[in-house]
Amino acid sequence: MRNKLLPEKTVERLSEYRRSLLNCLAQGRTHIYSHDLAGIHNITAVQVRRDIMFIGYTSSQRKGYDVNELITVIRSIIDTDDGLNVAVFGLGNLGKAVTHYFKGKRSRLNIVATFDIDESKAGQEYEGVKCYSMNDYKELIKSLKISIALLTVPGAAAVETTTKLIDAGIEGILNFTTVPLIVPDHVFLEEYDMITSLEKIAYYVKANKGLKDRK
Amino acid sequence: MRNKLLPEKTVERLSEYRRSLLNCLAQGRTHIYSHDLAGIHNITAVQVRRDIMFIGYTSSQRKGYDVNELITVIRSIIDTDDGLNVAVFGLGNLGKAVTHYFKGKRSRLNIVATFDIDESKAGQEYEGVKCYSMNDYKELIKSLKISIALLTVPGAAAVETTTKLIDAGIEGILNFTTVPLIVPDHVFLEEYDMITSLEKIAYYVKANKGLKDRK
DNA sequence: AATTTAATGTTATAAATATAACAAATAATT
DNA sequence: AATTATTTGTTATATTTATAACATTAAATT
Ligand SMILES: NC(=O)c1ccc[n+]([C@@H]2O[C@H](COP(=O)([O-])OP(=O)(O)OC[C@H]3O[C@@H](n4cnc5c(N)ncnc54)[C@H](O)[C@@H]3O)[C@@H](O)[C@H]2O)c1
Ligand SMILES: NC(=O)c1ccc[n+]([C@@H]2O[C@H](COP(=O)([O-])OP(=O)(O)OC[C@H]3O[C@@H](n4cnc5c(N)ncnc54)[C@H](O)[C@@H]3O)[C@@H](O)[C@H]2O)c1
Repeated sequence: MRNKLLPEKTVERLSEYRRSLLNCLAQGRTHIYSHDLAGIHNITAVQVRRDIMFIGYTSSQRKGYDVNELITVIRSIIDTDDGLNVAVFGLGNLGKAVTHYFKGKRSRLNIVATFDIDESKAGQEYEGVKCYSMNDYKELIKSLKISIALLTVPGAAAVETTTKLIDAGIEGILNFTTVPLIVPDHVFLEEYDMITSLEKIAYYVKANKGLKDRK
Repeated sequence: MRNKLLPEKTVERLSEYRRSLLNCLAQGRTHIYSHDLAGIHNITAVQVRRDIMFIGYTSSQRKGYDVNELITVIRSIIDTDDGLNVAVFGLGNLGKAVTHYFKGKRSRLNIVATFDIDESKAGQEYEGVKCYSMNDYKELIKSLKISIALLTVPGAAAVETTTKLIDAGIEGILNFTTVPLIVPDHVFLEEYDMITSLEKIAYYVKANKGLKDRK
């Protein structure tokens, strides 16, 4: 029987926990309490313990969680043994910033290629990652075993590009464009919409201002 | 009595609806059905109707929603009359990409300034937006009435910068760094964590692969 | 004008997520 | 060795979010 998927929010937090656990490790800390981890992430200790319960890890009680062990368990959940290959589609302002950022950051999520329709970019290297022509996407996704796409093409090209990528076997997409995409069930899509995030902030800031004015 | 805040997810979707409604308007469409709007965003029609119920707008039934009217209502909810001023803190790779992108996009959320600790950047202009020295943040946040911060400083400077910004009266923060921040209740914080988003995708792609292998 | 149809608006229910309550465990203290 | 203190692990409850069910409305049709 297949083990059930973890709640989405738990997966997100596990990723966040791992980062702070790695920091702890770097500082020579061997154990950490649920309330300390909670404090770092501004959530409750119960939340932390419940997440850790989900992944089945148990501490040597009373001393807190063993930092090293917990990192290993989280790794076994999120990472794959041989890593997942990632490519950036659209090497413009954002695509470059993202490539620069990710390159050499996470060992198990490697940016192995970038793609652009602009033939003057194709063939060049950026941050040690080769930029390929969009013409060759199909063969390269296969041969380079690219399973995750960072979509940073202009909005107008978003839908068309997505269709191509899915057709070529891409399994996960992080959508930086503000165009809503529709993908089949077997493809995991994560929307990453700055405008919406910013407008949401604006709404709550406005609501807050309204409160103050009333005082 | 104060009118209750909208659910967070509804606010997000309203922002998304508005964008597609503006597209519809540009295409000369005057009315839209809930199921059409739902189709664009890959959600259910009930979800759309419920969101629109929350904001109290009612259509001329049977013809669908009046695109123009709905845009106006959403605007009245998200936007402020005189707009909210936004500033970018940390004019590096990401800060520049974001400034470039936002400049001239949304009328009611104006990027009015960028800030950097690097004195060679301060004084210059980028995308028609002036870059100021971090030394002057306090006076400028006040005088330019900046209420929202886009935080694109290096992780190591995130906490310190946040403290400064809150002290200076910032009310909303979009955190691009991967450092978890702790802010007081009156400040609205939105985390915008690419690593976590990507690792989440990796988790589900991995789970999906596992399924396939078992077949 | 009555009927049908296809849409909305709203209440009821389900699912996902977060919080609270508390028992179990174990290190430290008496 | 018994007691206390403190932290975990887990079940129970609350909140938030999404979906379903259905009554209501108004244009189109008969
Ligand atoms: N820059 C930002 O901070 C930011 C913020 C939010 C959203 N976005 C979104 O990210 C996307 C990219 O933004 P940007 O500022 O980097 O734009 P950009 O114009 O700088 O870059 C787009 C790149 O995509 C390439 N391209 C165009 N059509 C293509 C195609 N069909 N296939 C492959 N490549 C193609 C272009 O040659 C260019 O290099 C846009 O959809 C934008 O809405 C950007
Ligand atoms: N580039 C990306 O795509 C990306 C993706 C995810 C997250 N991030 C995060 O965004 C942040 C910026 O990334 P980047 O790639 O643009 O880095 P960057 O080094 O290119 O830019 C950082 C800028 O901040 C300035 N700065 C440094 N200390 C400062 C301070 N105390 N006050 C004001 N400005 C200061 C620097 O002078 C520089 O211009 C980082 O925290 C990074 O983790 C970036």
